[in-house]
Amino acid sequence: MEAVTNEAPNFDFETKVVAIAIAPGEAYCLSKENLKYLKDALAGEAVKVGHQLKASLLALRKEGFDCGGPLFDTQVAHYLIEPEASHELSILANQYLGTQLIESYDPVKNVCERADAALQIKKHLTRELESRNQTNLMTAVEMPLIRVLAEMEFEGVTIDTGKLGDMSDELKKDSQRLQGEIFEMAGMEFNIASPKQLGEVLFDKMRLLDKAKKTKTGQYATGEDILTKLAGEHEIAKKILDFREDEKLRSTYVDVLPRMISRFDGRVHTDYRQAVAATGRLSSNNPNLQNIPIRTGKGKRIREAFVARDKEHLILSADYSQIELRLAAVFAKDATMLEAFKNGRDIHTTTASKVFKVDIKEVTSDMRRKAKEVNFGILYGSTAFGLAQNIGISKTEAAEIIEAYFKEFSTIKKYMDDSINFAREHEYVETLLGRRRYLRDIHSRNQTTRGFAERNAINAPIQGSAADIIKLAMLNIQQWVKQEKLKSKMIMQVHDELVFDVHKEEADLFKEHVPWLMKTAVQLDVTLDAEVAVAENWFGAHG
DNA sequence: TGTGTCACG
DNA sequence: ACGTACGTGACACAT
Ligand SMILES: [Mg+2]
Repeated sequence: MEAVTNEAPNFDFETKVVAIAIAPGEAYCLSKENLKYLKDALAGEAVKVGHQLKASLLALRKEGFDCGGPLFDTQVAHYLIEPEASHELSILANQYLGTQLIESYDPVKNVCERADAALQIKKHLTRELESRNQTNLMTAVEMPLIRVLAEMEFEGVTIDTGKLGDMSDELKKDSQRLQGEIFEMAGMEFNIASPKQLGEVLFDKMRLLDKAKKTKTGQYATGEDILTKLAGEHEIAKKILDFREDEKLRSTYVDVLPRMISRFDGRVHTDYRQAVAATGRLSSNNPNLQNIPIRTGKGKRIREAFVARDKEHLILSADYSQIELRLAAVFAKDATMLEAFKNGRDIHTTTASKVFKVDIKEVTSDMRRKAKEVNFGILYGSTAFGLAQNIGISKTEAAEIIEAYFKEFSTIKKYMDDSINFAREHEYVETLLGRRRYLRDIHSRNQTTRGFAERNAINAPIQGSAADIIKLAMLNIQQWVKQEKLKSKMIMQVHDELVFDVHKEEADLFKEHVPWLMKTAVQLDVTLDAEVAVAENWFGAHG
């Protein structure tokens, strides 16, 4: 089946027609006026097959129709089979059926063609999934998750536009002032937002650096890392950084989010993509709700504009603590790390104590900061160079730290080697639930290309298993909410965090039960931990 | 359309 | 000698 909508922005689309394929080569198309004749068939237990079913479920839901029965999404199925390939229906039809999708000017013919193709492709995808042992991942995780995501998207998020409106005025004023100051210091006017012009002003005209770093296209690099190093000596660099921050926040969030509010219900509705991220994570777009600022003072005010739907509700956020490092400890069976997590110790302080060979009590904040970067670097397969760049130390010092790390955490080193060797043997790596990432570049003779594949071999099982786990938690939480007929709604997922619009009467219950369901989503050699907080807005709902 | 940059986990 | 820590999406600019 497939529902077609118009292309209205935000959540303001309207359903046009729905096509139903019932046997190979036999499909019917109904206008929205006639959908009522499909009501029972849609609600029934027959498996619903389609490409991008979430979009169809939402289109039908807006017309007041609910879909029952199991789901089979051909796009998501192919994503499990070959995550980084194109999952376009036309390509799948060509690959599995040996046919070209007929592109007609008649939207009715097109949608019937697509519904028919999806129905026919299903058996091929089912066979492929079975051969990879991914049937359970498909039927027990990804397919039920479609309904959960559809419900979250349908529910939407409330934005305090008044707050953002105030910020927009302030940001405009601030960046206007900064622009004037930058022109003054540069002795000329130019477009600060043009990296090309900016680089020429800073490094040709003002000669702030003898050997300015260039990008791969030969322009001067003017990224945050470079400007931060200049900022101590040159006031203009600091001003440019401030200007950039203001413009980023204004142009990406403050001025955009209010325009994304739906006329339908006054809320913002993201679109979670379930077949994009190579590791198994979700992504979020239109708008992206997974990169809402939090790290800076101005950023935090944007997050404060994410509020509960009314006076009867609050925002609750629950997030996993160090889930990726816990998974690394589990995969490596690292006794030191497992012990630290078991005893609820601070993992970065523990790492610092081992790497810098001091007592836990002797760990300084600088040692902890460095150890934290080392722990992240490990998850990403970092080299000494990368670590040095990232914490602003010499490559020699970074190499020493890494050497000390692998001496203390030799099982982590072994995990990394094992993972790379697994990839060399199978040309893929896999997660806890059997999700794969193919790494055919692992045999590349180009060391840069091969290096990427090796780092992916280390990182993908960790990042992907964390994605598996939060998906399981989401399924369990939604099931619980439904079973208990609760009023509160899950409204966002941000990789290791779940956000809820909770009814005040249910706040304590959710505070108790949501973290519990997150921690118990899987049983591992380490306990998972989740923190939870409730507030009037999203920023407040963080520890 | 590609590039550089930067917001998040 | 070269490139160099994972995964995303969105914006402005330049072509
Ligand atoms: Mg966390």
